[in-house]
Amino acid sequence: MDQVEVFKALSNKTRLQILNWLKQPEASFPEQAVYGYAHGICVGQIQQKTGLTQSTVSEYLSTLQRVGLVKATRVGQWTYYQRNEEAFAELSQLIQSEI
Amino acid sequence: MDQVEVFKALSNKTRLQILNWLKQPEASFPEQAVYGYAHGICVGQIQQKTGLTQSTVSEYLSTLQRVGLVKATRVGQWTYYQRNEEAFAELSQLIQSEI
DNA sequence: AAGATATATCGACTTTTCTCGATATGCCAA
DNA sequence: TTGGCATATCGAGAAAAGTCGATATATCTT
Repeated sequence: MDQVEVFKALSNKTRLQILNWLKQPEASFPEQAVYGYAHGICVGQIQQKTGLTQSTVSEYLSTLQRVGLVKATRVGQWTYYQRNEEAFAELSQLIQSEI
Repeated sequence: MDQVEVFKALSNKTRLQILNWLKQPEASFPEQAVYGYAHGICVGQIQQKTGLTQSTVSEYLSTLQRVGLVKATRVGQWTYYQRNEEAFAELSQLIQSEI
């Protein structure tokens, strides 16, 4: 876990917002109920909710994934993203003990 | 506690290093033994240890203070900085519960 | 195979951050 | 009150991040 990179990833309002939405996928993305929440939420849903362009949101999600805060699962033409709770636990610990 | 600003402050190797040094002031800054550690470590000591310029380090410390991660105490011509442990506890909590 | 859809990547431009040297401010000592 | 330190602030140039539109890639449907 590269501390600086993780903190950079968290240094953006929209990315924090996305992470927050992903805490309660059902509540935050009811539109996806039809397709289920098994692997998380797909890029398009997240993009719509942010109001930013597709490329920006795709980039944001890949940033969050690169540092390990979310996990991605490709299913057909969709990529589903979900939080990686272990990473958050680790980060919280890190702040308590190492930083 | 402005989350984005706190994470920005933590998104820098040198600033993380400084925070880490301040965890154990006596061990990290033995040169300051003569003057005591009551209010923390003064800018000059920190600057020397980073190898960066005085202005950069002063700026870094004021950034850390602005977001609440350190506390500053002016004594004569010196400004002493020390960690604000409450802020770290709060941040750790924040990550566990809100982010 | 072709078209449609979802996502990723690229190139460009703007804004922010990093870092410095120079200068200002505040405080102390002679 | 003048000079000398310690720290803060300013202005500038370089590097990184934010964000977009355009395009590429992958997959699905027909």
